[in-house]
Amino acid sequence: MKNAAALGRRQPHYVVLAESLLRDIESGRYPVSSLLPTEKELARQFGMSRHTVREAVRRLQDLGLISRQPGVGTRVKAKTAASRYVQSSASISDLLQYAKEVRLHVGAPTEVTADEKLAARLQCKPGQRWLKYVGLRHAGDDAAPICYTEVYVSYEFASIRDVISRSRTAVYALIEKHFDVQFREVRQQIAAVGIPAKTGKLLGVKRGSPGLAITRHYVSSDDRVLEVAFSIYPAERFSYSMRLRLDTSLE
Amino acid sequence: MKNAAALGRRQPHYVVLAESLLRDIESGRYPVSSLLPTEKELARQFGMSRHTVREAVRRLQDLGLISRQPGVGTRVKAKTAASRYVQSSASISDLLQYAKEVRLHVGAPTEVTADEKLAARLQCKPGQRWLKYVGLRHAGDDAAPICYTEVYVSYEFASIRDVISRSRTAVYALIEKHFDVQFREVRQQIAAVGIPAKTGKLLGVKRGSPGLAITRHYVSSDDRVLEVAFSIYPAERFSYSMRLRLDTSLE
DNA sequence: CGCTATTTGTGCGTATGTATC
DNA sequence: GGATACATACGCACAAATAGC
Repeated sequence: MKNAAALGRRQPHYVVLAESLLRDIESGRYPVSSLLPTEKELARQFGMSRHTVREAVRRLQDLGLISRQPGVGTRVKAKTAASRYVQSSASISDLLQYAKEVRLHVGAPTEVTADEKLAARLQCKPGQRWLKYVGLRHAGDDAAPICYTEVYVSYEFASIRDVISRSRTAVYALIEKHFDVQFREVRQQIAAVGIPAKTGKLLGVKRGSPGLAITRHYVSSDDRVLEVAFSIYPAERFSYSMRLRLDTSLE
Repeated sequence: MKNAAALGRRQPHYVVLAESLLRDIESGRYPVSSLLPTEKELARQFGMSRHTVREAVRRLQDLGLISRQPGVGTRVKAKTAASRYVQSSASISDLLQYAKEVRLHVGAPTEVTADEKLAARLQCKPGQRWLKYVGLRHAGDDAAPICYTEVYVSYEFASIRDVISRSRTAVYALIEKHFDVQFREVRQQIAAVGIPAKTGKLLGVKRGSPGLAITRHYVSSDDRVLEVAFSIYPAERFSYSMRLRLDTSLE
């Protein structure tokens, strides 16, 4: 039996396979940190050449959903298909410059261990330990905070907990400075949300009012998520601007 | 028979070629907007198979330096990857083949002249004339639209109005193709909004529910805004994400 | 320790499809 | 229609990394 979608829309085989794998990862059939079937096995199951399988797997890799290792296999890194329908390029400078102009007030960190749900949000394994900072950002002398922020720092960096509380530097820069790690990429996700009651109280806005939720995953060279920052901005206090060098696709 | 360069640095052939092309692009041997040699020709020159050439060219594409078009060739888009962090390779848009899978239904365009308020939103002078398209985007066979879209096209391109209604290609690409203009950059703004009643009705969501508003200004080489796209996505149907990569190497 | 089996990485040859001119 | 150029897809082979014996 053929795949109806593929026939109807004449999709390339690798797209058919990639979407199938995507569904299976999202549905939990291939849980995070498990191995996908080998390329050879997938080729057999789907009646494709290994070449085509690799093209499909490459797509998932580009999405940051999997990582591959010779001699080991293809491991599921995250189950969330981060981006839907839009791609873009942007310079990170805008993204980082902003951090300098605002004051982040954080309290003392708490130590948390990721359960299933948190692990999914942080794209880590359940059981991993984190330092969690909660704080509010203010711009200039405004009384009203710009945003509510949660920062999760991998517990292996626990020794800089005091530095973080005092410093005005971005957390990721502190980590790079004090430890021998380099971040290879930042994954950023932007979504609209109805602001939860508890957060709304801190921000001084009503429950359910629209807000911008920005999640950033800081990924090290060895593909581990070492820091996650999660922020909620009330709609009227923030918008995210960027300049894009024009690229393929999209209007 | 191994390639000497590859052996010496233990680098794959496609890295050797990618670096060579990179140097030639940066040196101006292949100027921006010119065409690279065809895959076949590169394969001949470097004594590689077309597969290997494509692997090399893919790297440059991932860096945003070139764009490819069947029947035309591989065009140089930029001399350097400007930022330390660059756009990662494909995103899910490729996987889902956004342009083909997302259907944009637009009605007939209306002709509008910008008053003060609209001029501010479009970043143009009051009195400028525009073609305004209003439409909804659908994904796959879903009944519920993904987003509401307004596209404003500068009136000087009015002659492609029919093409836009029929085509599935991005509007900016149509403009570049049919006229002698090139877009230099896109300014994009993302904000959270409470969805207005009228828009909510079209999208099937309640008034005031959270949504993502994305505004794009398409700026030509001579700094004029020639197209503006304004979209509203219900919060639960969309999130915008991007990957910023530090590693600009070709390996 | 070396050996082997497994799995992904690299590379080649070939053929056909599709978009463009 | 024909020619050109990239896109998709099959096959094969060997290299490099890893895990287990």
